[in-house]
Formats: sequence, structure tokens, C-alpha cells
Amino acid sequence: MIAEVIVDIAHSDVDKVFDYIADDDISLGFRVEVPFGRYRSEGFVVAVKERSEVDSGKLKKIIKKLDDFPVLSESQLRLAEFIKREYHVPFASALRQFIPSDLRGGRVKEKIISFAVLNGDISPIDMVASLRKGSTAQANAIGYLKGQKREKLALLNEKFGRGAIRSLVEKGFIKTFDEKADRVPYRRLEAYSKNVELSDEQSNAINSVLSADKKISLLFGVTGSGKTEVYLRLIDRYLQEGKTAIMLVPEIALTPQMLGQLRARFKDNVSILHSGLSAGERYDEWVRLRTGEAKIAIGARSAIFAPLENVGIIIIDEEHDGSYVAETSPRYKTIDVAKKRCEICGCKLVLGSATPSIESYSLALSGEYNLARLNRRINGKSLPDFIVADMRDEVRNGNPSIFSYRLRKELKKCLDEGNQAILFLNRRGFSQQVICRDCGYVAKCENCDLSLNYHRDNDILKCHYCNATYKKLSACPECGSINLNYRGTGTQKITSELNQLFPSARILRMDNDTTRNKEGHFKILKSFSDGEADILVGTQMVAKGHDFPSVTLVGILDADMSLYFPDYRCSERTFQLVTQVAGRSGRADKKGTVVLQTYNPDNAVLKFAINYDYEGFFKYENSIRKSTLFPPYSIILRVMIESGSDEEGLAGLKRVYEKLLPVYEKNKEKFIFFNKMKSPVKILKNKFRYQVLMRLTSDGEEIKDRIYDLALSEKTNKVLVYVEENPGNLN
DNA sequence: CGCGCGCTCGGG
DNA sequence: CCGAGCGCGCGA
Repeated sequence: MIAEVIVDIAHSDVDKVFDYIADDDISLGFRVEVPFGRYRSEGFVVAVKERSEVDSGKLKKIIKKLDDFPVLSESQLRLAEFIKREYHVPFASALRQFIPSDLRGGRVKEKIISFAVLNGDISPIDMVASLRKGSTAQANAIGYLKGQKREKLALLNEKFGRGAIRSLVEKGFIKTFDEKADRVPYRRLEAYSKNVELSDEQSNAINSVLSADKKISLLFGVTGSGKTEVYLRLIDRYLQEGKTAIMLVPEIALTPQMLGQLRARFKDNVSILHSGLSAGERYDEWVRLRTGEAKIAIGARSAIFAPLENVGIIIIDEEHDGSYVAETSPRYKTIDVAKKRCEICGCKLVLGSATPSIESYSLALSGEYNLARLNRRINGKSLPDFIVADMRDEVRNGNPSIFSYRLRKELKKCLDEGNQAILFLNRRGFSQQVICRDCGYVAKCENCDLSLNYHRDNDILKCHYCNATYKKLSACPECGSINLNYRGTGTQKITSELNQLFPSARILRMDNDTTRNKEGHFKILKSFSDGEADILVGTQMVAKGHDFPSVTLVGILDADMSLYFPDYRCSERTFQLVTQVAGRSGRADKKGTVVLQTYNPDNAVLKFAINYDYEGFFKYENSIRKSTLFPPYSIILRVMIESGSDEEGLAGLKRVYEKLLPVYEKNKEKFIFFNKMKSPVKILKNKFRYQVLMRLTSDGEEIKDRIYDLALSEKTNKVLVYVEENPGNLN
């Protein structure tokens, strides 16, 4: 028999099928070790057949199977083919997504633990009596084991000494046995079960998803409307039909509460895939899914590759979240992969959000998706009220602080009443835009209507989309003020100012610095949830999905920050962030308040957010995208050229540009923009970076594929070339 | 990806 | 004449 093998080398030169002679026990999906060139390589069997077209003299035998089961199913293989095609990566890169990374190279296997029990045929009293005088360690060990059924051998060795234990084993007093360890993560989570009475809206939403003839539903529910319960019911429903389920959440939302809720409901049926797991835990969870022992996979974006068969439903919570787009190769879009998986498996897909992406809502309105709504919070609670603090007034009134008068007042009230507050600092990366502290004016590009970035190195303002440059402003063109702000504030500064304003308040800080270690943000959230602090100060990560019943105040310190970020999605992101973070306030029986600090209280996006007017926002933003030709009304393509050497990088840029130029020349009507340039952040991680930036009309799919192929063919050892589609930033 | 082959260039 | 350096094609 012949096996078609993809060697596990992610390189375009070897990205093709190689035939090997295989034994009968090998079938599609097995990992195998094969002779390759003058070395050996791991590989994936992607097909088996009777005969090969290759000269029989060239054919070699598979050395061995690497696992005793196939690691990939047919449907997973088809999904891998989609990843390869869609994102132009070698087959091996696509296949690697489906297995725990430590499986490669045989780095993980099942964990075996040795246990010991007393030999039940001999009475412990006789054992002790037969010991030589002075064998206290052995006697103690017998005494210890008498009280319990079994104990880990490693622990006994540590407690009583390796010699004593070995001696007891030799005498036959202790018997040992091996057992496969359960590395089930989060086993000790408190079962956290909430009121499970369904509202009419929730029942309707569930029925709508189940009965719709469309495979994909958008579940559009305001914050606190009980989307999670809808997900759980849907999963339960498919489980009862004997099917399996995948639930994706943003990495940051994998909180103890959420995991606890799933464990409480589905017990060992749920498998948690999380970046905080050890390699062994990840492997075990993967095995539990693959063998059918667990039927629900929950995790961040990579859980879309979970080894489940017979999938009934895939749920993507907070579907608008940026973490669903992979930032490293393969740069897959989780929603697109999920759609493909649904197509292959014939299952349902539910996209849930309080603030759907412009793209998703467009598709729901056009009838591509079924639209299910949850318009009210559960238990009839109203959404929190917004108080807008105009920071221009604060500056005028001589308040230089980060905190407006209104925010201080509300904070004091909140603390006095014994409630909790969240302060949200809206910072993505570091602020490079220019804002007038007197009138709120922000410098924008004349061609693109996007905010300009300040470049410290040559002291200019630059548009990252069209490369236009402007002189640095010395005074505000609107009001003439010289009070221009070129930078933002950090969470530390806020924390220390808070300490002075409210010396007795207990403050927790949550940002990239404080959550670096493994379960850092779990700990912070748990501690806040347990009431160990009064105020939580943080960046984006405090915004998502958390449920803290005692929080009655949310402060948004600088709502403008993301509003003028140089990205076509900045309005969308701002609307989403303000809505999400506001949704943390007043979730239980206490009324919530949100103080929103801004230099632009009249800004349309903020006004829509304050009035909880998603529909209004959508119409506004959608028409801007349409008229300025930004996604979903165009495709932005960015070919990145990176090299350790500036000359090589520049040469690479020239090669790529010259390759692409004819495509542009011949298809000008499909291009909105086409140019080569230095990347805005020219040196990153010691690499010189250049780019060809393009915007294609939305019917430019075939051109897109050609650009991928032409650009990637210019990749060399020294010059890295990759393509980004609608990139999240243009650094 | 890692390798070996063969071509080229430059030094001696 | 020889060795180093590089581009290329191969692997089943």
C-alpha cells in the first residue's frame, strides 16, 4: 500500500505530497516517521492508495507510526486544505494547527503516576511487629498508609525516605501500581451555577437559531442580556442529540467564572483549551476530545481546530473581538475558518455580540445570516446611565488632573456606599496622535480622513494609509492653542493619583505588566470579584465579559484615545469598547453609572455609544466605509518585506513592487490604492521593514490570490515576505 | 529545511 | 590551481 505524506517541514520547497510504502495498519490522518533526503522527518498521511506514479526504485518505506491513532480526521484534513489555500501557507503549517504543538518531536506523552497501597493480606500490626528495631521511618509509613487507600509513590518517598519505602516494597508490605494521570485543568474551580430561568427573549433567540434554515446566526444581545445562557442551552441541546460543540471566546474572557459555569453545567464533558495550560494538560485535553471522552471544546481562537467529530454547533462569543484574527502565520480569520468548518460538517454557527462588527451586521441585514436579538437585560435591569465629562472644561477650570470633577464625585459616592468601581484606560499601544487639549481637535489626513501619526525620529506627521506627510503642528489650526498633547497616560500614573485622592481605597491594577505570568489576570479578577479591592484600574482587558455584581461605577478616562487611532476601524473599536466597558456597571440589583471623559463630547461615535444606539452607529459608520471605500467595501492588502539588512530589504521591496506593478497596470479599475513605502515603524525587532500597500475593490478576490503568489515567490533566506489582509494596524 | 553539486570569482 | 561562496534542485 502507498501513503501520501506531507513532511512536517513548513517550507514551500517541500510543500507537496511524497509517496511512501506503508503497512496496512496505516490510514489517513496518521503521523509517521519517514526517511527524507539524507535525514528522517515527521509527516502526516493525507491519503492512501494502491499504486504510485513515482518510480518504484525511488519509493521508500515509512519507518513507523508516531502515535497509535490517527491525529487528523478527514474533515479536519479538508479544513487544513482550506487554510492552505486561503492563507497561502504550506500544508504543513496548516496541519500543525490541529495538533498540540508538543506532540511534534515526541515532546509530550501521557503522564503516568505511580501509586502505593498497603498489602491487604497482612495486618498493619503484624507488619510493624516484624520490623527491625529502629525502623521508625518504615513504621511511620505503614501508619500513614493505614488511614487511607492509596498515596502517590513520589510523595511517600519524599515523606519517609526512598530507602524505607523501597524496603517495604521488597518485603511485600506495600504494593505499587501505575495509573494514567488526569491532568484535567481547573478541576478545582468552584461549580458556579446561576439562575437558569430563561426569559422570553432568550427562548425566542434559541428557537430562532434552531429553526432558521440559515446555518449562521448573529446573536445580537445587549450587555447583560444573558447571551451565555443562550449558548449553554444551545450546546446542551446538541449534546442531547449526540453531537459535539465548540465554543470560542476571546482569550481574555477565559475567566474562572466562565469556566466554572461550563464545568458546573457540563462536568467532564467540557474540555478547556487555554494558553495557560502546561504542554501536558493541553495534550490530555486534546486526547479527551479526540477520543470522545469530552464533547465540548472551549477556548480561544485556536480551539476552532479542536479534534471533534460530529460537530453540531460552533459558537463564537464577542465575535467582533480582534483576537479572532491570528497575527502570525497562518494569519487566519477565525470566523472564516468556522464558516468553512460548518460547511464541511453541516453544523450551525452562532456569532454573538453586543456590538457586532460592521461586516457581520451587514451580512445579517442582507439576509446572509439569521438575526436573533436580545434587546433587554435579564431581570429587567436598565443599562447604566452615562455622565459625560467634558475635559476641555476641566482644563479651562484649572484642573490638570486625569480625573474630572464628576468622576471624583461619583467615585467618592461609589466608595462611600461600599460598592466597587472600574476605571478603564483606553490605550492601544502608545498614543502617537496629536490632540488639542483646549478644543479636542485631532490632526487628520486630508486624503483619508484618518488621524495622523507623529513620528519622533524626523519630527513629522504621517498618514499610515496613503503615506502623505505633514509638518508637525506648533499650534492648533482650529483654535490657535499651543496646548497640544502628543502622548497619553499610563495605568501606573492613574493608580498613584488615585492613591492620593482616595488614600483608604484598595486599588488593583490590571494591564500587560501585571498579568504577564501564567494565571496573572485570573488572580486579579478573582481578587476583585472576592471584594479584596474597591477599584480596578486597567486597559482593554477589564472591558470584556466580566460579571462583577458589586460594580456600580465605570470610569472611561480617555474615550478619545482609540477614536483617532490611525485605523479605518477606530470608530468601530471605540463604539465597541465604550459599550463593552459600560456594560460592566450595574449588572446586579444596583443601578449602574458610567462617567465618560472626553475632549470631544459632540463626536458622533461617542454620542451613539452613550445612547446605546447601535443601529444609528451602524448606519453612520457603514455609509462612511461605503463612501471612502474601506472594508467591507474594499480589501486592504499589505505586503510586508522584512530583512536584517536595510539594503536587502530595500532590494526586496523593489523586486516585489516590480512583480506586482504589471498586475496593477493591467487592472487599474480594481485598485483604489497601490504604492510602495517604508513601513511606518521602520525597524522592529532588529528588522528593517518595507511594504507595498494596496486597496482593492471588493470584487478583487482573484487579484488578491495573484498578489499573494507573486509576492511570496520573492521570499528568500534573508528577506521575509508576507501578506496581511485588512491588517489590524499599519505599524 | 538541510544538503550537495557545480559554477564562478578571486587569491596565490 | 584551489578554496570559498552562492544559487539551485532534490528529497518519494
